[in-house]
Formats: sequence, structure tokens, C-alpha cells
Amino acid sequence: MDTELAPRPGAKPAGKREQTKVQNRQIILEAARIVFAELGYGATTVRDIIRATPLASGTFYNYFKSKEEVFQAIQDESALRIRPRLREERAKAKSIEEFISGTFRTFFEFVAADEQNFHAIRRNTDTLRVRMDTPEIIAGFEELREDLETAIAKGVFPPVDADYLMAAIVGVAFEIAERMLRRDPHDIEEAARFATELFMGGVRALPHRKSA
Amino acid sequence: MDTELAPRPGAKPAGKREQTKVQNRQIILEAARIVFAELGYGATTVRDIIRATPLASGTFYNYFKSKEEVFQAIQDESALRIRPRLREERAKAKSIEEFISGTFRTFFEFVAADEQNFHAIRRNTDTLRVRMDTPEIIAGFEELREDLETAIAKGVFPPVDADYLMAAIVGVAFEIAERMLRRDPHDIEEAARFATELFMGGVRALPHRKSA
DNA sequence: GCAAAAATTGACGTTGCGTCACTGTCATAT
DNA sequence: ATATGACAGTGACGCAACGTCAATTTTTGC
Repeated sequence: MDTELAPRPGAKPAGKREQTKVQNRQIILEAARIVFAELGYGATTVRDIIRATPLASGTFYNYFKSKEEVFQAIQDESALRIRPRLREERAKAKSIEEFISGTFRTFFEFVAADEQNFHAIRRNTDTLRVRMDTPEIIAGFEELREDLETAIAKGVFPPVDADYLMAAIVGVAFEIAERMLRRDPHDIEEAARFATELFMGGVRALPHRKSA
Repeated sequence: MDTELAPRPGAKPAGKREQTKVQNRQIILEAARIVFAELGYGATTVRDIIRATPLASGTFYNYFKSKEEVFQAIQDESALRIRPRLREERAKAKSIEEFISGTFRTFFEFVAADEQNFHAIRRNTDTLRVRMDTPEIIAGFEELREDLETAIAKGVFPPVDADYLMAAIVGVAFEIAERMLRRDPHDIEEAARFATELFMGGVRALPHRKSA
């Protein structure tokens, strides 16, 4: 073994204490992701997560106070990854069409890439289909509303009820995302086109299908 | 005590056994409704429900195998109450506009009347917002899709993707319903008008607001 | 009325929960 | 280098809820 390894200049010079703290948190989150995917969220116990970890039960509670909180951390992490992309997409939009289609396309792309996670949540106890919104996800909804209000102020959007419009976009995004994931292959463009045309011109503007 | 009470002719002549079975089921469901409303769904235990009942713990398990199942029964009961109304509303629709507005108005009316129940579900552990769809609720979604397909076949609707359209209607309905309930007073007409106009003509067709 | 069938009861073993006294490790001062 | 105090990890423990089942009570059919 090396006697004394000088820390490389580029490496983060964090103290050992702080380092393992970050590490343990990640160990727990990663174990939880695997266990949730295996058993489904509903059937998973805190003990299952701990067992999938080299840590003791007491240690778990130094980091999270329940499986809900672990779950929330995983979801929030996803939310924090996608939110900047959505904001950017909407900021550079020069029209309603770009605003709407950019939002849906980015969201559906993300969901398709994050499918694993998206599904584990739904697989709950029994046959119940579940959707859970964490604070960071809800904050993403608020960002959408702010962006809508800004766009309305700039005259890009007509002066509509931004709160309801945000709710409608969110509802359509999640519900269509779920249907998209059930189709093989996942056609992101098709889903984005459908949602965009709905918001652009209503039912009559939706793409027509070959077969009735 | 009365020696022998002949059953009144009008009363249902069900055997005692069958009678208490129905009764006990209702006792449990009613207790559960109260407890869910009090503690929120997440915090409630099976024992809490049993305690709110004159029955023994073993009896509970003769009727339901978990609190999830009780919850599901309550939700399914709601779903079975509203589904016929929705079907009827859509069956008598003579245009897209009637189909869409009838669906949303009926749904929002029901949710406003059923607000108690609608809220107890959401109040879960922690700050998580939750939506759970039971089999009967999902069956309601399928009915909507069938009705859409029928309407498309009849030429009332253009030949669009009925699965995605159903998903969009469901998403908007639930998401706007939630927002509507947060407003005081609950303006069912406003919510129905918003959703209907969105589906009739897209964002540009939405009612304009007085103040930006 | 009596015996068989069915439903209710609650005590019991089991499992997961969250805590806390103890132990080991790291950061800092001497 | 070493001492010291602060902090993180450990796992056994008491507790609460779970689901079961043998015993008991109630209902039914004869």
C-alpha cells in the first residue's frame, strides 16, 4: 500500500467526515432505487432498504426519517435535473407553439430516459395506480406557471387563467407520458405532437389517424 | 322484549346472516371514511379503523385484507356513482362541444359534492401530494375511451388517437378539479368552461381574464 | 330443540419501527 | 505526536401494528 498519498490537486479536498456523509447518503439512495424497482414502492420497508446496504439500521435514521423521505429525495433529484431544461426551453421560445411543444417534448424525452424510476413509483400495493408529487416537483409546476405569466405579460400568450392553464399542461403531460410508456416503441415525437396540437387548436387540430 | 315480531311485509326479508354481513361492511367503510378524514390516509392504520368500530380485529379481516382494500372500496363506490352519470351525459351529446362540456361539468360537480373524500386521499404522509386510481376508476377511463371511439365512428369527433385523447381529458379533469377546490368559492362553471374551451379550440380559445 | 355451518372474538407469535446507550473515528488544540 | 471532545455508526431493545387461529357464539336447516 502507498504510505502517504498526497491528494491530487484537482480532487475535492473535503474532510473524511463530510466525504462519508455524502457517500452514505448516496449508498442509501442507490439501494432504495434498486429495492423500489424490485419490490415496488408500496411493498418496500425501511428494513429492506437497510438490508440492501452495508449500514446499520440506526445509521439510516441519521439520513432519512422514513421510506417516504428517501422516495422524496429520489424524486426531487429527478425534478432538479429536468427543471432547468424546461425553463431554458421555455425561455427561448418565441411563440406559443415553441413554448408548448418545447415543454412537452423535453418532458417526454426525460420521462422516456427515466422510465425505470417512473414505473417503480406506480407499482404500488395491490392494483392501485399512484402518482406522488414531491415538493420539488410541485415547485416545477410553479415555475411553469411563472413562465406562463411572464409569457402572458409579454403578449406571447393571451391573458388566460395561468393557474388553470398550468394545471392542464401538467395533467396532460403526466397522463400522456404514462400512455406513451405503454406503447412500443416509445414514440416521443408522436406524444409531443399530440399534446402540442391539442393546446394549439383543441381537439379539431389533433393529428388525424389512418385507421378509425 | 317482543316475543315474536313478524317481519313487516315491506322490509327486505334477508336472512340475519346476510344482513349483518352487509351491515358490518358498511360499519367498517363508514369508520374508515371518518378516520381517513381525521388522520389522513397515510397515517391511518388498520387498527385505527378497527378501534373506530365495535368489531374485533379478526372480523375486519373477514371483510378486507388491508387498509388499501378499504380505501379501494370507498373509491370504487364513488366511481360507481359517477360513471353512469358521465355515460348518460356523453350518450346524449349531439356534438363535440356537448360531449366535452358535459363530461367536465358532470365531473366537477361530482368532485365538489364529494370534496371531503377527494381531500382525505391527498392528505398523505409528509407533504407528498398523491393521486390513486382504483380499478373502478380506471374502468371509468376505459368507458371514456369507448365513448370517444363510438363518437369518432359516428363522425362526431375527427379520427384522432382516442387513447391519448382520453388520457388528456382525464389529466385535465383531475388536475383542474384539484385547483378548483382550492378556490373560494368553488366555481364549477368557470372550471368547466376553461376545460371545454381548451379542448374546443386550444389555448387561444380560452376565456380571457380581466386582469393580467 | 339440536346439530352443523358460519361468523366473531381476542390473545398470540411475528415483523418492522424508531431510539439510545455504547463504541469507534475524525478534527482540532496542545 | 498525542490528548480531547465532538460526531457518526452500531445493533439490541421496547413498542406498536400486523395477520392468524383455536375457541366461542350466533344463525340456519332439519
